[in-house]
Amino acid sequence: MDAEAIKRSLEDTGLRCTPQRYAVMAFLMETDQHPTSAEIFEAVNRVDPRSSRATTYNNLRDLVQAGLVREVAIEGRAARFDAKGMRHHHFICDRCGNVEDIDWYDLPSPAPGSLDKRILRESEVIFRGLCAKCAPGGASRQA
Amino acid sequence: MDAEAIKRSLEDTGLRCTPQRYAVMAFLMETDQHPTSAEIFEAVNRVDPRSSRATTYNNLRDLVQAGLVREVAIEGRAARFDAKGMRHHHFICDRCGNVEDIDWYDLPSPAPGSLDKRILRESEVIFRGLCAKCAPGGASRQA
DNA sequence: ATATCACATTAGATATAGTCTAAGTTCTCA
DNA sequence: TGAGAACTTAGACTATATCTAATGTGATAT
Ligand SMILES: [Mn+2]
Ligand SMILES: [Mn+2]
Ligand SMILES: [Zn+2]
Ligand SMILES: [Zn+2]
Repeated sequence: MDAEAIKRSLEDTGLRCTPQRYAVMAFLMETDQHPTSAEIFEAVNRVDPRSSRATTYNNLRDLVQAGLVREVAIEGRAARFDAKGMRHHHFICDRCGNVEDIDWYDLPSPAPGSLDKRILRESEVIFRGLCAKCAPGGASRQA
Repeated sequence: MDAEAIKRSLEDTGLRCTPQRYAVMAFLMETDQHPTSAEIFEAVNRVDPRSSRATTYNNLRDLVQAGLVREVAIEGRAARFDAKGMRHHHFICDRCGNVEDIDWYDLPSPAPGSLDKRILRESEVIFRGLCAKCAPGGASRQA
């Protein structure tokens, strides 16, 4: 996705395309990792323009609200973010906390009535276990 | 589940049944809410013995490791906990952050190969949206 | 019974993640 | 061109969770 497309997707949701906001979005779209806010802050500041920590948080919040970015909360660690490109599920490593994408597949709906008066917006599967690096025999061999 | 059963489940996993640890477990088993560590700390201290904040965190960590308790990370809020009784999924409210249980149902496995070298321990579905209280028309009507 | 030692608890200090404030800047549009 | 809205900023602040080092407790061995 090119610069124009990012610009359009921002403006379609009522957000101005500022250099700081563009940089966050562009960075998230070009990685398949799930960086933390601190990593995003550092990455967008390796090139100009300088963006503040508050702005990074503000923009992540706005992008999540706009539905362009997903936030993944992880027990005991900083939240991670990804651009919502293709629909997908997530695998979260018990040991290192890394988040990895798992191909999307449709879920069976919950038993009718079990959602009651709730309004469902989305559902996702979280897989947990050990990532390839942390699994015994994996490359980790952490010192 | 009675006191003896809790005691046994703790000792089966190699944990001593201390009054503080028992109190955390008993409290989690008798509620269908998903209290935060602060709420658990307060609840177990409404009755003796007094338990410290550090002990509450220590015990929650131990109980999660032992597989008796589940921790639910929520974006921008304190983690919540529940006793792993019956298997179930979770609904998390976008607005108030409340976690509610959804009846268990089996998931289709991910496409073969899509888990690659990872070791899968468990999977769960997270539903998101508005809880009954927060849905328009719900009782919330927040001032 | 008593010594021993691993397990557990504690208060408070510390660390980490995220939010808020108040002032300044840039964009939009009348 | 002027006014207001949207945005950015540094740094103070808050919330959540972990760590430290001293103390307490209970199971086991002798
Ligand atoms: Mn992802
Ligand atoms: Mn639950
Ligand atoms: Zn890992
Ligand atoms: Zn709600």
